[in-house]
Amino acid sequence: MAAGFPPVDEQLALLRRGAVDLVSEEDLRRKLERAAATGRPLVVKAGFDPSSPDLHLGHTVLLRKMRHFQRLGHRVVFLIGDFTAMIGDPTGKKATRPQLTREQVLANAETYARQVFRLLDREQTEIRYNSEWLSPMGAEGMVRLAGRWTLARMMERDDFRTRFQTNQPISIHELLYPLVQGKDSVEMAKTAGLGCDVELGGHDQIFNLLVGRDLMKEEGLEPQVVLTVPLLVGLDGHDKMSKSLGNAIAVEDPAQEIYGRTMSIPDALMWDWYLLLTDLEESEIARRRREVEAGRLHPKGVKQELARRLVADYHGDAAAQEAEAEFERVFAGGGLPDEVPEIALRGDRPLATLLAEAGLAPSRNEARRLVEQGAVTIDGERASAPLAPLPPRGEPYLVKVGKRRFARLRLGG
RNA sequence: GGAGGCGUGGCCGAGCGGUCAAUGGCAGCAGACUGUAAAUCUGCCGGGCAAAGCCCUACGGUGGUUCGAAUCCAUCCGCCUCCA
Repeated sequence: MAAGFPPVDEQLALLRRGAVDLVSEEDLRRKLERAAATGRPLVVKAGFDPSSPDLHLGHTVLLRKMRHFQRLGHRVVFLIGDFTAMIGDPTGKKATRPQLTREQVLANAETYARQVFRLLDREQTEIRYNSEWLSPMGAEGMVRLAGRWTLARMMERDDFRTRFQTNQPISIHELLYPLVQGKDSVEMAKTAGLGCDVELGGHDQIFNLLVGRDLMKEEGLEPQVVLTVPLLVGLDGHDKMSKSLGNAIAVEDPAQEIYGRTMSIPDALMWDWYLLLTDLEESEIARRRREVEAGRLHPKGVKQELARRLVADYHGDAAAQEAEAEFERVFAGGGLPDEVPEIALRGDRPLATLLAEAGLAPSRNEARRLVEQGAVTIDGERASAPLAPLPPRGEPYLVKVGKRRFARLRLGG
């Protein structure tokens, strides 16, 4: 690893891009300068929950920031919080989450790896598990750790305070969570021999990350720099992207899905997505935005470019071109998608029954309503009689339900 | 340890003995308009049935009272508040 880092100011500019918090920029500059002087890359850590290994674009904001560090020549530690997951998630408190077995954690880690290395450089990434140093800590260690903090300091955290004030329950173990996470940074430096120069996280993690910083100071370690990225707003344009809210695009979604869903985001959202999900120069993003606002550029075209870029990240340029061509054909031109599934069913039964059986509607009643509302076409003709039987015939029927559900129904006798 | 409150459809939230498959809002779906954007308007929004009607399932669980219960009683579970 030769002393091949780009100039510090250049590095800072890239790292600051899209960031919400940077604590502190001076510290980061100092670390970068030292790296340049000694030739030793920074160690950058980001933690991931092993219980939900389905990555969506929201996660990639963080991954892309990790990638930025890698591009500049630094080392990234992908920390899988297998121990922390066992304690439970402090924010999403629904049912206490089932404890994962060792096998499940490893299987999930595999899944992570498959998805993560579409963005990260394998060579510069180290995968670690925090059970490595947290499990040996034991009950005694946990009590000692808890002794380092006070309730008053913990209640500085916004969501704890809000929940307390509004009489929402707060479990004791949730109070432990930030400490345990902070302990990761300490132990990575002390026992794992990795050090921890920077910790990355989503903005919702800011409190936890800062706890880590404080704990390091108390242990006489050089405190980590804390850098957070925004939570990506999902397809609906309101809430943060999350799988459970159904407003997400998964990195493993097919090209056509990524393209189509990206096109469905509100126009106003696309500037954020450009900033956080692409490497297009910020000045270029600003220019496009001005042009659109001035009416000189059509927002659809700008959004298509975004969609193309996102598809290309996960499926390559060729797939991006193809996705766009299909999008134009199907939605702009009213044509057919490339692949229309063919479904064979027994004919001579009511249309609503066939639609439900073909999976084009969730139930017969729903299928009837769809037909009654004019959402169904057969061979291009709008269907109006939900109960009329469809006779068998040699050629499959081309059925379209709503805007995007297609099937060829092959009806036998 | 004591006193009290709450638990309704994906979510919020009315209903407090029949007219309740359950008002409203949000989300969702479909149609119109568009650029599969937003905004707007309209319709739908538990399941089943040759169906303006009927049947099944559903207001935390179970068991009762009643011709009839989301609504009353008992009990269990869960959550919350106050006092100690």
